[in-house]
Amino acid sequence: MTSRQVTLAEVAKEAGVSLATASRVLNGSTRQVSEELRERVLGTARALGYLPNASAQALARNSSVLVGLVVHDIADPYFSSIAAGVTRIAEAAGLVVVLGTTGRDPRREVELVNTLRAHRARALVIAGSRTTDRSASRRLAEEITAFTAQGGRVACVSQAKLGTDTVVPANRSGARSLARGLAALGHRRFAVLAGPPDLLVARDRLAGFKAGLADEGIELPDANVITSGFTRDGGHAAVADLVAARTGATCVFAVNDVMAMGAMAALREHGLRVPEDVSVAGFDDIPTLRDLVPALSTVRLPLEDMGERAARLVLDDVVAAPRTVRVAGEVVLRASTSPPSGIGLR
Amino acid sequence: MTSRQVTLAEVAKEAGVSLATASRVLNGSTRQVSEELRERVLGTARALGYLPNASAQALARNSSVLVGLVVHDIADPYFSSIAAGVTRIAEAAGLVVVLGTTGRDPRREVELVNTLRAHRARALVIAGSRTTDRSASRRLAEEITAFTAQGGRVACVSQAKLGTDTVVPANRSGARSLARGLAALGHRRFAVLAGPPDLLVARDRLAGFKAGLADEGIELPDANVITSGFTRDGGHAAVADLVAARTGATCVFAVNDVMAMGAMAALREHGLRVPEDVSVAGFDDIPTLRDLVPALSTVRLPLEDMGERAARLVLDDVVAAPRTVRVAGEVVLRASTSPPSGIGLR
DNA sequence: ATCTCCGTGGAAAGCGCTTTCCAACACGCT
DNA sequence: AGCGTGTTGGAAAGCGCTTTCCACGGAGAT
Repeated sequence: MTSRQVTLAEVAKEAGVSLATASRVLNGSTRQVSEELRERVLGTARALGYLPNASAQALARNSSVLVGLVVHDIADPYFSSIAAGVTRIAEAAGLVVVLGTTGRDPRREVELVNTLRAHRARALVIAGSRTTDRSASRRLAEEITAFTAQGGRVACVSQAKLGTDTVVPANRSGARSLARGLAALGHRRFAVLAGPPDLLVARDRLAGFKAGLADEGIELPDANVITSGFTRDGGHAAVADLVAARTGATCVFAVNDVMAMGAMAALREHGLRVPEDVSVAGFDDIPTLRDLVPALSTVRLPLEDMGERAARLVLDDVVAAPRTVRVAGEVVLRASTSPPSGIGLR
Repeated sequence: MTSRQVTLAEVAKEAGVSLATASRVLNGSTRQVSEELRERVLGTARALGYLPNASAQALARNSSVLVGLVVHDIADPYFSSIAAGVTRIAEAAGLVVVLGTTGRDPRREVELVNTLRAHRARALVIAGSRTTDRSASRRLAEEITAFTAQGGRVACVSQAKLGTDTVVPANRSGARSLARGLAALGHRRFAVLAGPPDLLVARDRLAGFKAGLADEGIELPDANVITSGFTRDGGHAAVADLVAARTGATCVFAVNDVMAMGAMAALREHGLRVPEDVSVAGFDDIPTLRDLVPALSTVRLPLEDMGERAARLVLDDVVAAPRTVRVAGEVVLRASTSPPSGIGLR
């Protein structure tokens, strides 16, 4: 069953040239080879069905064609959009994408970087927010240092906390603008589905939102801030707490879209209409949003583009200092938000 | 900057043992090594920060730890769900997933299998429907043969046309049951957004749907079958044709969910209400569906599970004949379908 | 006391490729 | 004719690891 593979040596022998010449012809070398030999080698390679052994090449060159992509959950539209951007650029550059998923486990994150390091991956894109866990951060930073010391390039999509090139979305200012936009609609009592307290992206968005409210002279009582998972189900579950809290809020901000979607479903189940009874807004503008009814107000982030940018950072020539690419967020008010009805979450 | 990596030889020397012994200790060998030496090797490996070079291992062992995953578009929820299943199983087995995207280009598909072959990937999951293009099919089949001849295992998710292990969803019978369910609601005039004519999955679903209608003595005029892209935008665009065709249909079946979502949006834009004016159903039950309003009726496929199964097929012990795992589809009627209003698509 | 058998360590031969280094040769000069 | 110069081909030394094969020594059997 398992048939032996054609090797370069066989091609060389068959073509009557040396191993060196065959290698030079078949794999991009700067060295000149006469037209005659070149043709002969190319011909027999094709005839024999020669396929270079990527492991052998990686070993000899001490560098592979692999690009790592680390995400928390590839089924989450946020990450799959970023992944689409990263793969597009990487594949266009002739590279091969290795996908690793962490399930939000920081140890797994470290493990993945380690694996990529073992494979001599040439570059690495890490998507997903940092947390407040200092020791996890430190371990990851160590692993990243080792990776770059090997000659690998690393870029992150999130917060620039790891000393790498980073694409950072405008979480704070985006949320701040959103808050102002919502206040402009007439809302005065807000609640926030804030996600997990240790997730920096969640904290930043909450902080930005608070700042935006403060700009308008509105306060956000702590009781109106509900923590939960950073997922659709987290948003769904948080609504029970939210309703129980009797905040009187007329507008709910969920720190990301999938949470907002879960929240909208839960609100409906509680017999509350969006936006008539309560307005809802999210953050990210994941692609599936445009088919929601009512369409969800949010802060648009160019997710695929962010993936592309991260990939480009990592494929560029090496530069001295870590670069930070800031990506603006655009407030998009859609049907899920309207002027307050006066009812709210009693 | 680029620091040299610690090699096995250095560990061996430092620990005062032979290369062979160090290798045996550090990388799962069946050979016994005395407790004393084992400890010594393990200790110095840790002290030196030894990390095996995966390329070297792959070369020496003539087999890697890579598993290929080929999808059309990772941002499509259908594929990202399958991808989540595949990665879960592969990573649990200690393997590394290589993600390749084709953008529905058959040449790219072949190219990707070729690349994976060059990397001596141990297994390969190809997701995505086959088409009626015989020559593309043949080239892919050749590449797959070469891959398996090398000792690699391949599984597909779609139609069992490639002589590989395959996870095949019940496209025909699912669509047939759906048609009957819709007829049971009272519908008699249907239209189908049929996707591209050369996509087997689209054809199968259309055929199944027709068969189900025939069971109920209902005919589907060719004029009521609209072809378009297999995407959200394809579904959206098809609605213009659909409306122009003045089919009088009271129920529209889109051969997949993303098309149905696009269609629902387009219908709304045409001032048509779902389901009051026209019922809509899809196929797949992608995760985002549950947050649509009205919730979309569909045929549920266990997408992540299908990915898991494909991964398991490919990681199992080798068996003689190609296996086919059939996955049933479950008709789920939700709010997007209701008894016909009598109006329909005039 | 001798022989066999087994458990354990090491030497060395690859795995398939890249790349350095050298040799050979053809030029164009002086 | 003699000499650099530039171009092209090949020999061979790795890249870091696995694994075969052999050697050695002690344990048990005779």
